[in-house]
Amino acid sequence: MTPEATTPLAPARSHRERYDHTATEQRWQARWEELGMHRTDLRDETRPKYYLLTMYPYPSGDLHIGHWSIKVPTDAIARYRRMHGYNVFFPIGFDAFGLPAENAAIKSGVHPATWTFANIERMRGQLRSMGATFDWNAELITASPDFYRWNQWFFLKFLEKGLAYRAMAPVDWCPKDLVVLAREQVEGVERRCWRCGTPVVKRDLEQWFYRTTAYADEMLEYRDLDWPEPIRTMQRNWIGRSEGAEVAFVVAPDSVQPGGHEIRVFTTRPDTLFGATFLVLAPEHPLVDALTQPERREEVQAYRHESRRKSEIDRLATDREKTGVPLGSEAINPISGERVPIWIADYVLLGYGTGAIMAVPAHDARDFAFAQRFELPIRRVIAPRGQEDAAVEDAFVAHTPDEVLVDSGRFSGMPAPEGARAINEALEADGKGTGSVTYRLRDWLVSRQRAWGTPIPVVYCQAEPSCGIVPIPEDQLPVLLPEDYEFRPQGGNALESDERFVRTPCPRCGGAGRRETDTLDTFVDSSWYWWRYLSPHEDDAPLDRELVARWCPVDQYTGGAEHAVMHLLYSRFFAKALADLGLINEREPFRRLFNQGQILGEDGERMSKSRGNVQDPDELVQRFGADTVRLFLMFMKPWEADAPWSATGIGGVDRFLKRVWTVVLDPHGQEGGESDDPEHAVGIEPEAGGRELLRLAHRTLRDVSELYEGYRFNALIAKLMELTNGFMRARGTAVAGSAEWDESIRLTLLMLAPLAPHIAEELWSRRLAEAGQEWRSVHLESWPSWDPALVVEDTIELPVQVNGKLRDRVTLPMGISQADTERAVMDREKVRANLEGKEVVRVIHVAGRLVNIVVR
RNA sequence: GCCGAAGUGGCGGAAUGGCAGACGCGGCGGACUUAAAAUCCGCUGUCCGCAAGGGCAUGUGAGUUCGAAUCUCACCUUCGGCACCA
Repeated sequence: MTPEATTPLAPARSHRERYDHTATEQRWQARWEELGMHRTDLRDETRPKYYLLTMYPYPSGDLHIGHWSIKVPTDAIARYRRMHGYNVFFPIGFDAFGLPAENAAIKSGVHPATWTFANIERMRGQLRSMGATFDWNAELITASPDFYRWNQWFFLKFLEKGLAYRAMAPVDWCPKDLVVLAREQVEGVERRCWRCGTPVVKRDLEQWFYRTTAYADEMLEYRDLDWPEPIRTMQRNWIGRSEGAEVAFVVAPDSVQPGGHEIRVFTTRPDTLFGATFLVLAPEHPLVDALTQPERREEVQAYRHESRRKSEIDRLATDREKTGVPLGSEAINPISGERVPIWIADYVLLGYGTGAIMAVPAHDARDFAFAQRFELPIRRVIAPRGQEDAAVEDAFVAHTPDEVLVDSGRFSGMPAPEGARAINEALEADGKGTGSVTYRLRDWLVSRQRAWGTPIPVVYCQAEPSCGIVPIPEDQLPVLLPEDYEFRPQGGNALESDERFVRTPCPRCGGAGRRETDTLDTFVDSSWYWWRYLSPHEDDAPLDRELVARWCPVDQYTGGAEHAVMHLLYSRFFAKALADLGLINEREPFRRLFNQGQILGEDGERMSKSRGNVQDPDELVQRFGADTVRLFLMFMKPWEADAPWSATGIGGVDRFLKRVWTVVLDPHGQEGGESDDPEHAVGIEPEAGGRELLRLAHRTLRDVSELYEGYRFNALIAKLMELTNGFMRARGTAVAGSAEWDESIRLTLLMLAPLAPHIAEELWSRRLAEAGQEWRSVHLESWPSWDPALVVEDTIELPVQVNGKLRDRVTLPMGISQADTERAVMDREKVRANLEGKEVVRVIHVAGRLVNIVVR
């Protein structure tokens, strides 16, 4: 027991030591480091493994409060899992390639590497100040050659496997600066270049792709994955599988061309084929030139030019007025033999389906709007049974079981699904159509016309005769980035003008060659980094197969929902591709996913340097300590919620930790103004007080354990506050310092340890010292278990409603029978008053929850 | 526009079919102090009422249910993503 126990009611205020957060946090961080407590022995087989991954930061220069709000609760999970006996691996690294480093280089002339590595150095210090248990031994930096060489290696493997290929694709191009622009460098609805304001145009370039569509179907499965449903829905919609048919329309001969070209369209509704009254091609469709009548040429050219200036979002907006032009030629409906006009319109995209559609205005909203605008025929071919003669007022797209085909030749009268099948069969028999599946998902365009990224390891042979595109042999990797660059003020790819980089012999024939100057998308780095964490310095292979087999998939991944479709799909693609290359066994990367919310700037906007609303935690850490900042971030909102930043309220969390400090170190003290009446202690009776406190501690432990599992940190901290308020009430009474008090304090420190690791460690060590026990870190202790006997209540308070309105509350002994409960309820004065003159129709009695009396 | 999510006191939020507002901030009152700060204790959704008590209340409108913040539909607002920001 504590020495103060001899003078229980002495006002201890003046004796109480102030908590020095700065010194304490530094001391314990140094001690943990010295003991190597967070270095994971990946070969330890004595404990179950737990791979905890949090999205690695981009080294923008400053760690802001948003980074803390991702990483701090994740660290609490790491500590909580360790207390449950898991061997936790919790690595950290830096997503170090990307545009901001190039922008900095353009602006100030420093090499992107210099800027990036200086930022990393600074951020390492800030990350350490959190007191998080990152395993720094596993640190990885994507811009370092020992990481990016394996991007190159995977590229070569994908090329061999046919998972990487080259094709034309449009990019945003500034015609004045002659550079490719990133999306964020195109500004406003006018789509102007961010540097010179020139309207941006699309330009087609040869680009590298990864064949993500090869796994489209498999990515629709989520076998054994515990992922949030909204994320899965977004991914499913993004992949956008639709089943239907490809139908061939043949171009009719006319005065300027002989006809015979085949236009293939994709449709999900072959049953509506008789209602196809015109065709629409994407403006970029390869047949447009051949099918344009001379008198239409000028108009068609103008329209194609205009559509190339638009973004895809604009083109697909359904509320926008439809635009388009006719080519002047016609095609033949393969089932009705009718001639239909051919148009181009920007709401049809070349990259989706076949880049051409059959328009069925009666049964598609966009086609309907288009037909109305240009006065094209609208023919109804599907109708609810019994309403076959109603007029067409709007596109009818509903799918009800009793839709039938109308005005569809011999198919009329068939139910819609049967009609679709029959029409498909008829087309197939004629060689004019085939069942087909289309995806909205496109292959991943991985090449970037930028200097600060992974160089793509191929050479363009310039010898005569040329060997063409030659992959660089594996044993010549890595292709290193130059150590200096010449950045032009308007941007663009600095590698292109670096002759030392570009000129290289052809690896096949030894003749002249030009190196590829495109680099890989930074999403390539983030698609496999968690495997590399397990062997970040391995020279012979991208990953350690044995360790990956033991540690993967990742047990828990935490990060922002903004990555729902791109990063998280690319990662799944990589898992499947690497499994098919025989490099790994598991086909999914992350078993459980959690998306935390974002902390926005004080203005409610996303935090970014350019907006100037970035919140720096360093000052708060200095003033309150890391523990208070950690706790406040977890307390201020549910982890998954977005919220603008405000430090209002941090004082409350700070006071909470100080109260914990007080009740642990000074249980017998009293504050001025505090009553010394023992009746104000937790229990109803003073002699039961100790037990009441212990019961409260055990109930808290039960609730907190459950809340930890669901990452409900804000609610969990509220529970710990309630418990601490219990201690405060009992402080200075006979309960303080009792065996029950002491045990309750022990539980409190264990529950607090994952959240506020420094102060918990400090108080834990002092308890041990006082008890004359040898020091052992609180973070090496096991999570305690609650005693079921201590959490049971002996009475329940039952709300009583009359017609759903709360009228009374009745306290009853636990375990009372249903009949006795109802008798007791009916006997209540307030209940009787409310029932007077009314007839009881029904009594709804939810055992242990409430009684609701329905009256008339 | 399309896909996904959210909307509860003065503020952050709790309650996911059963007592709306836990916990905290702020505010008010009190204790301690020569005083202030710090600390501690109490009260605090709103309207009517001296009170007992009652009415209203979870973005808006409808619905399901004995009972809805919670489920369903429509609408409004805000946030994330829309393929070269990461």
